[in-house]
Amino acid sequence: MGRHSCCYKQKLRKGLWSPEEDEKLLRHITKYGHGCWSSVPKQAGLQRCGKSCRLRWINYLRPDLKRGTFSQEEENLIIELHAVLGNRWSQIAAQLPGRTDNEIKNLWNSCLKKKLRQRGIDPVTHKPLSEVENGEDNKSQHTNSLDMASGASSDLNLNTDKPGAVLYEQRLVYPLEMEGCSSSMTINSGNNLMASTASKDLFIDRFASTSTNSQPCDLVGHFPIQQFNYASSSNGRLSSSLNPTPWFTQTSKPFDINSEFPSSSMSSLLPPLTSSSFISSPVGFSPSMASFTVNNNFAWGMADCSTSEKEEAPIHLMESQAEEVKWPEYLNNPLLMAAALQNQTPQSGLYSMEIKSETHCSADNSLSNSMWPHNQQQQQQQQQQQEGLQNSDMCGKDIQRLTTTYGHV
DNA sequence: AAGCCTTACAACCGCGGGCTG
DNA sequence: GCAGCCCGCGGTTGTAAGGCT
Repeated sequence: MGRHSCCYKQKLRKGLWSPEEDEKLLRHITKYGHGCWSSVPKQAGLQRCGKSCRLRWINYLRPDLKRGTFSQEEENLIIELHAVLGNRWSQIAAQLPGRTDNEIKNLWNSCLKKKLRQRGIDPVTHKPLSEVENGEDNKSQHTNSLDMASGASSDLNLNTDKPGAVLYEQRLVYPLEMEGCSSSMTINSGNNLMASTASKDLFIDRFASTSTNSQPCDLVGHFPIQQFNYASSSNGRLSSSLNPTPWFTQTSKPFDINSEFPSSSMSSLLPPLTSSSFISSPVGFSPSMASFTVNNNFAWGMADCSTSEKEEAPIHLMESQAEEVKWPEYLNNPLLMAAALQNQTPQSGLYSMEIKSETHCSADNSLSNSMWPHNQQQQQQQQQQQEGLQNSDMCGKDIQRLTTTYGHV
């Protein structure tokens, strides 16, 4: 794995960028785009390596950057995301438009870590410090306590006055209606955020371990584990089986993850996957997980907290192609998602299901806005809809909504 | 006023992975 | 299969500014 060849070259400037350099780079990229970064400095007349130019552009010069201090909502979101994603700054940054991974990393290291400690929360595990200290003494016991299916990892009782409890409190609702049977899942991410990454991995392992087990997993309530049928491959990817079945039981009973599934924030940060493909979604937060394999159609619904209308949003996705999909790419790339969605055919949905994206917004959601940073966009969309744009292509609208919502969550 | 310390931010460094010839 | 190039990521370091003594 070679380093940039330009890094070896001499006579390259290092250190802080001068305004002149900034201007040169900005002008060049605005005019020509960056193309190959290694050639940018030469073309722009800069005595820098391409890597340095790239960094400067990404972290400082990009026009879409949101300069200035982080809002409380942003900080809360970062903490939430860090609890789930750990030090994956780029993934965290992807959920905060206008913020760079570097910026977030710096904020975390200089500010948020300290704040959490002051609130008695370990910034690494997101557990109460006292518990972490105790946990050091009996690690094996701690490991057992991570058995999320048993609920033992619900360390933080939001009703307590533990420091940080309020900070973490968040409730999301994912309404789903599958095959005519409506169900909704209420996610209170407050509990699970106290679960460490390790606990999530354990959770994943548990699910993976049931992959060949046809027995229902009663530990997670409504999860139709008997329908989970995927195999974990050695490269950290999961391949879904050919048995695309809903993630949730198809009952009209509300799916209350808050009470029945202690580890929910992982899910709260993903589209509620509704086929076996989406069973990999919890795995999405495994450190080793960068992509998942989709052999079947899949679909997700979403909660649009800004809209109140109920609209049918049938979404069918490709089924036949055994296609590898990197979900972050879909989440972050509306075009990719649109292409994927538009390539699907209704006929392909032997197992396809219709998702009605209803709107449920928990009234006590003090932080929902922070979790859905693009409410403004959604409101704008709502306004557009009210202005008679409902007649536009339904599929396209759903794609837009999906990307708007999940592109940042 | 000067020196030291802390903080926040910018930038660098090293590495891994994807791609290509 | 291999080597080189390139990109992106995360950890670390450097530095300027502000606060404190």
